[in-house]
Amino acid sequence: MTKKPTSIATDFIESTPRRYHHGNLRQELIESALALAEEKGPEGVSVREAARRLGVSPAAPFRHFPNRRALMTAVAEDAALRLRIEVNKSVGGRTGGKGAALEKLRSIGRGYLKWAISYPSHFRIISARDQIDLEHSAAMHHNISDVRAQTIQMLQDAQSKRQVSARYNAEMLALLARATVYGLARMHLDGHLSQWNVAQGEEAKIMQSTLDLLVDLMAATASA
Amino acid sequence: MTKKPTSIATDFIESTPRRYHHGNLRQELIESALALAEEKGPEGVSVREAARRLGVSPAAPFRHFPNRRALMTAVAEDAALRLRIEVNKSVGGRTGGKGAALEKLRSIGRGYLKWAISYPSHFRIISARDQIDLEHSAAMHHNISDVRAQTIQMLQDAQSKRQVSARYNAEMLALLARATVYGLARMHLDGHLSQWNVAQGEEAKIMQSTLDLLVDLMAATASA
DNA sequence: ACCTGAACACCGTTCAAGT
DNA sequence: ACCTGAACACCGTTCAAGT
Repeated sequence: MTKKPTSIATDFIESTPRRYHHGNLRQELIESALALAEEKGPEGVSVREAARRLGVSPAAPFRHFPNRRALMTAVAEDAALRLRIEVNKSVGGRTGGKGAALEKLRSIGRGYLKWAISYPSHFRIISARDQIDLEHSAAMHHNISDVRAQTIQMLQDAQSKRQVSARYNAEMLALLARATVYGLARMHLDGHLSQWNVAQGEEAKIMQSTLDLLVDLMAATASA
Repeated sequence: MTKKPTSIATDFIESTPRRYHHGNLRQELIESALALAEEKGPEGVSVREAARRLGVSPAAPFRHFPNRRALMTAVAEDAALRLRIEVNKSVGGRTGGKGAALEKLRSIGRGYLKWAISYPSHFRIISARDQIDLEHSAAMHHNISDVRAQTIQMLQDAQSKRQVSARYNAEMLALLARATVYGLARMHLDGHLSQWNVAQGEEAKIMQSTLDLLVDLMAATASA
């Protein structure tokens, strides 16, 4: 629990526990901040506390990040990367074949939901716009717009293969799909689902069913 | 700007500006907190600052609210009430007539979106689950579940009038609709829409169109 | 180049004491 | 019954000084 097996770069000097030059402080601050977010939510992250846990002074973090916001943004960048990985993993094998395009769309949505459910702290930090600098992060822009581009592409494919009526605008359908999964994920994490008669432990299933329902509605337009 | 014309109860002693017993502190703290949320977002609300602006000591608010969270919850309760009002206003006249049920659903969604766009601070506070006590507020539960019940009712009506295929579960359709409007509203306020090629000032229009698209998809199942 | 120590201006919250 | 004043244990951030 207290060990950080992911920190590879410092392992070779792990024998000298308290050195003046920490060596890997930047990365460890990010991990420490994430751990704090996991314990108490994004607002619970304190730069001082992160420093304390790493055994450095309260001022040390400010050598690596201009302010708290920049640290949170770095955590969010890690999160955005993992989202893209999860989505790519979910889309995975599926290539070609009839009905493939719409199934790929479903997979993107499932990957998104799975990521939001599996890494709630990541999802929360990414959407905590008041705590991070979405604008000034090229990395986040890249990862996020990649998922978006894939979504639109799949819908256009589905339309050209007549799985979805071409009467609708593909970008609007994509936005609808994104709003749905984003809304579901946020409702889940904001604790709204219990008010919708969703039992504890059933959330993932219901969220997926809701996504499936949307995909079904889209597919139903094919015949019209 | 600095005057508070909404505070009726204290007007009759407004002539004695600095009295020991404030008289209406509870309500004015809520308004002050909301004003702060409007200026700097929910996290920017400080109990001390609210007290300072009202000319009372830092400890005074704690006579009326056990902690900061309770104050934020009170602000959220005001917000939930205004949501219900906005939705009811939007549904308004529409009663009976063919095609009415689905149009009513559209109106509920529009009312929701309009509220979220018009009162962004309210919407943010309501969905800032880490800052408020959703559970322990009967008032919020009531207002929120009222909107939810109306949504389900409209979908059942639409199904019995064959505007929407009865093949789908009404509660799931309602959840899909809610996830969509909630997701749209949050994407807007979390600054995600700009990444979806939505121009500034066009947000309200695009959000409504996306809602319309969902309603259209639902309506398209009637024939099947 | 990287970190410390001490300081500054803030928080939320408590509690004895005042009116 | 309602509020003050002073205190406590926290923050984020800065900056001269140390290694």
